[in-house]
Amino acid sequence: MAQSQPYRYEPTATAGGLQAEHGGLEPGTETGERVTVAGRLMLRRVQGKLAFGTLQDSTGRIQLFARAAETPEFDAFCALSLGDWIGVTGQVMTTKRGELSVAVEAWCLLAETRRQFPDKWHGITDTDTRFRQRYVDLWVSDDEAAALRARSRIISLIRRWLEDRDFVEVETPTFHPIPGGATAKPFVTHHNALDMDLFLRIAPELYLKRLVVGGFERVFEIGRVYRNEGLSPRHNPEFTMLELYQAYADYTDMMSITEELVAHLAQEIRGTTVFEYEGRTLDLSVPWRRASMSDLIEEHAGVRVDLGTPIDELRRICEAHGVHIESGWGPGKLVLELYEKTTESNLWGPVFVTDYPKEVSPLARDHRELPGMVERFEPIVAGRELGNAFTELTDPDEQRARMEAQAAQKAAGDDEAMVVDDDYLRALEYGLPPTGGLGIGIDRLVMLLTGVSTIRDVILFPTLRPEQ
RNA sequence: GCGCCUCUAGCUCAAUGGCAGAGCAACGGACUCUUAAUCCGCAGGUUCUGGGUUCGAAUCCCAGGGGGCGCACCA
Repeated sequence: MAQSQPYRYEPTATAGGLQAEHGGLEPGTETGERVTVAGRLMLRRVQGKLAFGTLQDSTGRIQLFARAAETPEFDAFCALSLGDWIGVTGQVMTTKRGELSVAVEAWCLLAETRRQFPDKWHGITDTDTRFRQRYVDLWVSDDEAAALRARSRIISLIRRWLEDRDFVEVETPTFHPIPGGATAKPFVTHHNALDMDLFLRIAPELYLKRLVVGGFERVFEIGRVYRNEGLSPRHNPEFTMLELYQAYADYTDMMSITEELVAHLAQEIRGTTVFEYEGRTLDLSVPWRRASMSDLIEEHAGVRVDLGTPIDELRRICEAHGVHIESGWGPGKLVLELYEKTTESNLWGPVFVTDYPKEVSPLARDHRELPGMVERFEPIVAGRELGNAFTELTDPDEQRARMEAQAAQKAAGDDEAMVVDDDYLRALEYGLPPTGGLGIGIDRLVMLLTGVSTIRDVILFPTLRPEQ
């Protein structure tokens, strides 16, 4: 071949671009346009002094048409391995059968594959191999690659949408001396020079609210958080959260942002806000239903409970519905557990589940009308929590009392409970304006918008045990 | 962490106690319009690992490993 494995190569066209530009040409057309394309050779059909190849790049596939008379080193071209990276220069044309092709007038090997590519028709079905060797899977699983590329686009769209509304993107620490902002078990690591343990963050929440204190009136972060919990089709130990905070706003504003943002993303990614997911119709059109947790429990469990329900009665109802009860749980925790057991996974949604017990919401502000409740909601779509939001608790004394109550629970053995963060409380003492906050799980959002059912299909390299 | 399922050639899969096989890929050959090209030929194995039962184990049993799903925990 003319040149092997060059240091640099300069494609002038892509497979997808050529298909878009020259689709529908008559069979036997010679456009006279010369292009250079590059990618992997994925299929090959050699027919004596004529060879056809299928080149795949990040935009799609294009046929290569090689005639022995005009293709340099024709035999070597025919001997390429499926999976080899090649570059090809030639005229854009269509074959007698009408297939858009690039005639191979010059070509070079950009990189060889020393390992055999998977079956060209079946691809890889073994999930283990797919996750471990994503670099191969991406070439042979088109739907998979599409979902992972859509993820990038979704995150880009979110950034643009928020920036258009004057939100400022920040990066806050992922090493936390005190884990906070959520109730979850953290990962612990150690800093040698400082000789101190650090926690990988379970949420950026407390730092972002510090920034609102600092004058970032609309702020957001899209970043990785880490929770030391089990794996499942909906859980990966590291996942990506969007958190945003808006000064002067409350949780109703967060509902508007949630439904408008998600509907916008659906429109951009799927071209519609109404589509099928897991065999059922999902309508993400604005506005979404809003319903209180108590009303929804009544709909799905057939019982009316609230914080005024006598505790013994509440325990009896929970047990009757199979909730595993621990001593120390107050009415708020019991109501939440009953909701999660009987109602949440049955909510198709989208629906904003509103009004959570204060007992289970240490960072949310007291409900302005309902005693014992806070102004909090979770958007539920397809039976899954898509996020969590509230009117933020701004009062430092109240916040200290809630953190101390959490710390007491932690001392009593609840390793997911929060601890007191004195610096955060000091920040509140300088004054946090009325603020609405929203967190959205990006991975689950991408699952929804791309139609996949397992979180590992939207994470490029999901957490796995080492191979051996 | 517990339960159930699963692991055979590079990939996709057969073989259900009796000689480990096929398709694609690879390798050799034929072929000037193919589309998962076709045709001929030829190779390819620690059946996840280690024990056990048996005349004989991919297959049955035990232990371990990877993965999937469910439960638990959570978003």
